[in-house]
This record gives sequence, structure tokens and C-alpha cells, in this order.
Amino acid sequence: MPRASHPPLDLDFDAPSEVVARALIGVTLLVDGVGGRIVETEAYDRDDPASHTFGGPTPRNAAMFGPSGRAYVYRSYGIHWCLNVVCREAGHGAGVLIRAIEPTMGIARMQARRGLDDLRLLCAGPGRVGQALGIDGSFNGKALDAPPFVLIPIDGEQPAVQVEVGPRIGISKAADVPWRFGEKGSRFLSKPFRTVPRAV
DNA sequence: AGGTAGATGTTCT
DNA sequence: GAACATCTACCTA
Repeated sequence: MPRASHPPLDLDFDAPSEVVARALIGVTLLVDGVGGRIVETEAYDRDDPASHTFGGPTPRNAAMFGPSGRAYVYRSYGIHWCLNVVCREAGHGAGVLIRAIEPTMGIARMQARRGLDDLRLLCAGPGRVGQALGIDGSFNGKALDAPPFVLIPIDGEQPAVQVEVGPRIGISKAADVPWRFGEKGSRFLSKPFRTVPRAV
């Protein structure tokens, strides 16, 4: 039977970022009612050469050193806005990059923002997610359990989400660390997971 | 299918 | 000045 409100999220944002990154797969993320199911994430941590927090606190990464469960939004390549979920206790400097979403809510709105109809490419990549959800720098530091954000847990009645793991994308340091997570078989990923070795 | 280049701005050395 | 947690368009097959 339908519920009037959602149960509390079974997510501990103080957990290590790779744990949170995996747990977020299948969770629905909405911004002003627009978004869908998270199908791809990446974990970053303080002692991680690929992380923005590797060198310690700076003005840009301040939100990553703040309380968990808030947003860290940064500008990528001067063009895109990318959204992270801050993890660990305040001061630690860990987070999860939201890399891809399966569009379910406010699809027309996202298509208009992206100037693109193809559902598969609507939110398939961190920059695309940012554009589709209307993320910009003003969201940096905002709590994810309060408007305009909504996080909806995985329905316990549904079969468990199958998660694949692989190396992170688009980084040059620690490129072999398997901290990319995605829903197995999803067609909304930014890139497929290569479970089978490429043919020679 | 896969490679390359260019856009565009902020951050940090 | 270099690097960058990216995306798109435009090549070549």
C-alpha cells in the first residue's frame, strides 16, 4: 500500500566513501522533483591522489571537509557542474561523485535543460547529471536531506540491486583503484563496465 | 567504434 | 602557466 511519506534513508554518510558510493546505487535522487535512480557513482577520499581533498583544505573543497550528507559541487573543465555527497565525519574530506542517473521524474524538464531527447544520454555522466538536474555552484554545501533535494531509498520489496565495480574514469592518478560503482546492466551508465576482457 | 581536438573557467604551483 | 573527477563535434575506419 502507498505511503504518505518515505521512511528514513538507510544510509550512513559518516561511513567510508566507497561504502556510501555502493549504497547509493539504486537510490532515487531528485532536485526540485526532477531526477531519477542513481546508477553510477565514484568514491574519493582524503589520502587519495585523485581526490580534490588530497592536498588538504582549500576554498574550493571546503564543503568536502564539512559535515557529511551535504553537497560538494565543483566546476569541471570550466563548463560543467558536478555533484558529490560528502562522507565521513566533518574534517575528514571524503565524498561520492554522482556519475549517472536513470531518468524517472521530470524528464521533459531535463530534456529541455540538456537540449536533448535521448533518455540514455540525458544523465549519463557527471556533467550531464549536473546540467539535467539544474545543479550549479549555489548548491555547494547544501544538505541532501532537505529541499530542494530528495533522496528516496530503494524499495525493500524489490530484489536487491546488483552492483558492478571498476576503476574510476577520467583521472590520471590512482587510476587503478576500483572505486567506481554501477548498476549491473544499466543502459544509463556513462560507460559500460568491462567485466569481460576485450578481445585481441 | 574509436581517436582527437577544442571549448571554457577555476584552482593551485 | 599547467592541470583538470568533462562533453561534444568531427574526423577516420
